[in-house]
Formats: sequence, C-alpha cells, structure tokens
Amino acid sequence: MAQRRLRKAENKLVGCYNPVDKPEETMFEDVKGQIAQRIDEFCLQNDLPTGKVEFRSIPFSGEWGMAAPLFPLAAADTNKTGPVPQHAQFLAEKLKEVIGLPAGFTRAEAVKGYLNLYFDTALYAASVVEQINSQGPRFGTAQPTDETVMVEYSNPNTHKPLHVGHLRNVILGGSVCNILEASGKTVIRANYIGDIGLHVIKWMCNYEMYHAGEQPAADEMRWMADLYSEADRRFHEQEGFEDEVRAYFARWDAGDEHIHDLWLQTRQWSMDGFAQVYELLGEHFDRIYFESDVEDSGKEIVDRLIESGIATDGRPENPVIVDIDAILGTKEEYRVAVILRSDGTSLYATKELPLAIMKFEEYELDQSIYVIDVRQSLHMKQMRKILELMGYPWATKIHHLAYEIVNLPGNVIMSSRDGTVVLLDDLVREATQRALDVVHEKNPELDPAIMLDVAQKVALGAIKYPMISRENTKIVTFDWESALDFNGQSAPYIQYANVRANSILRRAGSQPQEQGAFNYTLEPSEVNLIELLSKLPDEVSKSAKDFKPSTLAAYAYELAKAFNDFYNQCQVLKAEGEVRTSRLALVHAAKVCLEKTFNLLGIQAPQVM
RNA sequence: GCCCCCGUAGCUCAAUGGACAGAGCACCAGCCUUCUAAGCUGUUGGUUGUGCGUUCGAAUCGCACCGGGGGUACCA
Repeated sequence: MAQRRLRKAENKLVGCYNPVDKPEETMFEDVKGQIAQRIDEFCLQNDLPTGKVEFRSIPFSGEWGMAAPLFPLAAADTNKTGPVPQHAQFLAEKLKEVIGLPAGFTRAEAVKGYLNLYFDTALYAASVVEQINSQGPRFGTAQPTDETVMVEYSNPNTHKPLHVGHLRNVILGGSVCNILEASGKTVIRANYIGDIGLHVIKWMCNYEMYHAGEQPAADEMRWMADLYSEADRRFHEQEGFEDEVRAYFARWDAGDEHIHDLWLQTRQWSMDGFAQVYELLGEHFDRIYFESDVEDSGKEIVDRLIESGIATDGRPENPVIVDIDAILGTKEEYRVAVILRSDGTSLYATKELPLAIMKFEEYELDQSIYVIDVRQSLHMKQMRKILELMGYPWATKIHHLAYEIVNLPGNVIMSSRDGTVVLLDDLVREATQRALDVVHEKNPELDPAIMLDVAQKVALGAIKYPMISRENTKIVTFDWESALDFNGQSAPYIQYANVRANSILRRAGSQPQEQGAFNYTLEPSEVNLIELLSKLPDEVSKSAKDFKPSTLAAYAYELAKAFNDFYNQCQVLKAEGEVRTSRLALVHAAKVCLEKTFNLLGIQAPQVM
C-alpha cells in the first residue's frame, strides 16, 4: 500500500515531464523524484497523508528554485496543535532537515509555510540557454500528437469589404492555429465564405443598373466596398430600388444564367480582394467552403429533420423550427431554432448543419473549432444540440471560440452600411506611413527598400497586437491614437528588443559556437531574463489549452521587457572571457524565444529598425 | 422575464486558488563620448462594483444584488 501511494505521488511530480519542452524539469527531474520520495517517506512516518505536496516556482527573488506550500498538508494533519499557517511553517522546517541539500541545489529555506529549494544558479542558467540554442526554432514546440483540429475563421461575405471590425477574427483565428500547431496538433485552417444572400443580390442589381460593364480598380476591395455602400444606400433611400432588387432576386432564384455568370465573376473579384488582405496579414487557408455549396444540402437536411419529427414544419404561415427546449424538457435554455423560412428559403442556420457534417465526413476531426463573434453563442449552442439530436456522435467535438467585437470609441459598432468602418487598407497605409517616418528619423542610412519593409512589419505588428493581447471575451475599442502608438506595451516594443539582440549578434560576428557556463555572479536582469526564457514551452501549452493568444502576447511583452532591462544593465560585446561567452549565448537564446513568440502570434520580426 | 459576457490605479489592461494585486498610457524628475533612447531608472497612484459564503488561504470558486454590454422564432 505504501509502495503504491509512493508511486502515485511520484507520478504527480514527474508524470507530465516532456524532454523537449521543459529544461528546468529535464535537469532536475531525478532530483525532484528523490525529493518527492523523501517527502512521502516523511509523511508516512509521521502519519500524514501523501500526495498533498506539490511544487511550484518561487516568486522572483533573484534565484531559481522550487517551492512547496505546506498548507494543504498542515490542514490535513490531525495532530496539529495550532493554526494552519504556523503548522505549515513547522512542517516546512521539519522537511528542510529531512531533505537536506540534494545535488544541484545550493540552499534550502523554510519561510511562511513554504519550503523553498534553490537551484545552483550557474548550472540552471547554462542548462536553459544551452537547450534553447540547441533546439532553435523548435524550442517551445511540443511533441506531435495524433490529434487533428479544424479551425474555421475569417468567414467574410463576398461583395462586402473586409474592415478593421473583421480583423480580430482573422488575427485571432490565425494565431490560435499557430499555437495549436505548436502544441502538437494537426490543424486544418478553414474559411467559410458568405457568397450568397441579399447583400450579393443588392450589389449585383446596383451594378447592372448603374455600373454595367465596369471592371474593378486595382484595389478590388475598396471598389467593391464603395459599390456596396452605394447599393445599400439606394436600397434604403432610393424610391423603387428595393423592388428592383426583389425582382432581381426572383430571377436569381429561377436560375437566370446571365445572373449566375455575373455572380461567379463578381464573387471572384471579391475573392481576389480577400487574397490581397490575407497575403498582407500572412494568413492562408487549407480549405475554403462556400455558403452556396451547402444551400441545397441544407434544405435536404431540413426535410430529414421534419420526417424524423425533430423539426416542426409550420409552412406556409410559419417557418420550420426545432423547439429544442420542448424536446429536451429544458426551460428557456436552447429556445427555438428557426431552420427554414416560411417561404422555404434558407437561413444561416440551414446551411450550418450540412457544413458541420461535411467537415467531419471529410476529415477525422478530434475537434471542430468555430471562431465566431460572441453574439452568435446561442445560435452555436442550438446547432450543436440539433446535430446531437440527429445522432451525430461528434457533435460534442464542436467548440465555439467566442470573441468580442471591435467597436469604435463611444460604443459605436462598425457597420459597412453607415460608413463607420475603418478599412483595413487605410489603417495599414496610415500606420505604415507613421512607422516609415520613425524609421527615417531613427535609422536614416538604411536602404529605402529595407526601410519600407521594416515600416510594414512594424505597422502590421502594431495593428495586430491589440487584437490578440486582450482576452478573447473583452471588447477591443479601436481608436487611431492608440493603434498608431508605437511605444510602450505594443508590438514595436517587442520587435525593437529583438532588433537589439540581433544587432549584438551581428556585431559579434559569427553565431555563438560556445555555450556559456554562466560561472560568474549573474546580474538580476540576467537571472530574470533566463527565468522568462525557460517558461516559453509552458506559456505555449497554457495558451493552447484555453485558445488564448493573449497569454502568449503578454509573455512576449514580458520577455522583451526583460531583454531591454538586460540590455541596459549588462555589457555583452565589451565583457570578457566567460561573461562574454555566456551573455552572447544568452542573447542568442533570447532572440530564438522572441522570434518564436512572434511566429506564433503572427507578427513579423524585422532584423533592423 | 430568462441566458451569456464584462466590472481591478485617472484611462487601457495583466495576474495555473498561494507569499507584497502588476504593466502600459497620462503626469512629474533623471539617463545617449558605452552593443540602435521605438529604450532605461525613479515618483505618484488600489476598500479588485457591493454583500454573504466555501477554503488554512479568494481578484480568482458559489449564491444574491448593483452597474454596463450582448442575446432571446423567420439577420448573420
């Protein structure tokens, strides 16, 4: 029995150990096992339950180590005499004696109910840096698993512009994909394009009536956007235009060949515009689904749902619905899902069903993630439940990754209808110009082509960072001033740290061949930096677990801050001997980690600024 | 009415139930004969919306309330 309990406790400590991921655990794994064993022995001898002691890291103190809070053990001790905190302290002191000082540790202390064991600084530092430098860009990437996930994101409507309000979805989705990949999963990036509906008909009707034969300008997106808002304005303001659109819709429904051809042509113009944006943002997709592809199969599914009694057909007066609450006996939880209009035309929900099925038929998915606006939460919940009611066992693998919208100051929501949108193009152009001015001022001798490249990377990073550095469920308020502020907690700050690291390495000549031994008294800023570097794999898995790039974005900033601090405190090139070697290796490791986080966040790192 | 999200420094936001709640912006004062000052250092700033509860320990978990936003049968 004691043996079994012992093994269980050991597993708790070292069970999740992964040699590629975690340098600190690689080094101290054996020792940790030994310590755990001694703690368990102590517990058994003193009639205390095992498995109550877990290790965490000690809050920054300039030294590394692991800490064991002894409160849970103290609380569980039936023989305790005083209050828990005092008893925890008592136990910590006892354990300190029992454990002694294992190899690789330099100091042990019992303080405030915690048992703290400090690592040998040089050994720890050298190990972290060596592992990062030997693994390079692979550092922070977990071992491949056999899990496959699909992430559906972006989902733009054709014939409409992609604007800043749509940006968060793309940036968030793309970054989540990168992070999931780094956590060992196979990721399929899917994009579901809204290529049919009233907005398309409106656009085409307006085009035929007022712009027949015109070709898009080089800037397809803007051209399409301008025509869209024109069509929308006519629809609401111009006498008779709505009737024209209705008539046009009827012709489309009847299968008018000319309209169909025009639709294919104009849809392509939109797709070309999207492609430009995706290229600019560094996004790509593995699978494109068109809404038009699932319209017919959606209606078939509705028929099946009616036949099987899940759906109620209220036509012609009422729509086809699934009263989920009535079926499940729940009350106002799932409400009523409308899956087909009373006139038999399809809704968003109609097409959502076959799309979900298609995904799982095409791929063996362990998870199907939808990056969609939080306002569609109920809708997503309904879809999932309907698929479950239809008997699809994979329905539970659907996950709605909800995010909050981007609005304008004063809680104004961007709308392509009343011109409150900020076009992506305008934002990028403005930001690039702003960045270019700064580069010009800071680094005037740079080659103009490089200057422009740098400005673009800085501008895009600055735009993307606010979108991923906030928690998914928090509203991002867009305003020009903060979007174009390149100082402080922003992507350019992080990029700048990386440029500084690069600058040191460049001046040092070749890449550091030797790994430092860190056999000198480290500055606090060095210790802090190394500490953060070692945390990267943990941050990646944390961020992947919750689908939260914001975790990693915060980490990137911390890292840059730590590097800037180090940069100011510690000479590298002018240092000598062991110090120089070690610091050079550290700078290289820092650059590896900074670039890795950039990579995962979808931000590009210029080599000069 | 019911459901979901948010509420932390003047503003924008952080903080696997763990040691003293931290950054940025703004304000003020310093630091470029030293690897890029898009940087660094220092000062100021808090009843974590309110009240109960769970816990050795709560910004974090539970319940109630207050305030803001969103959703709630033929938009997406």
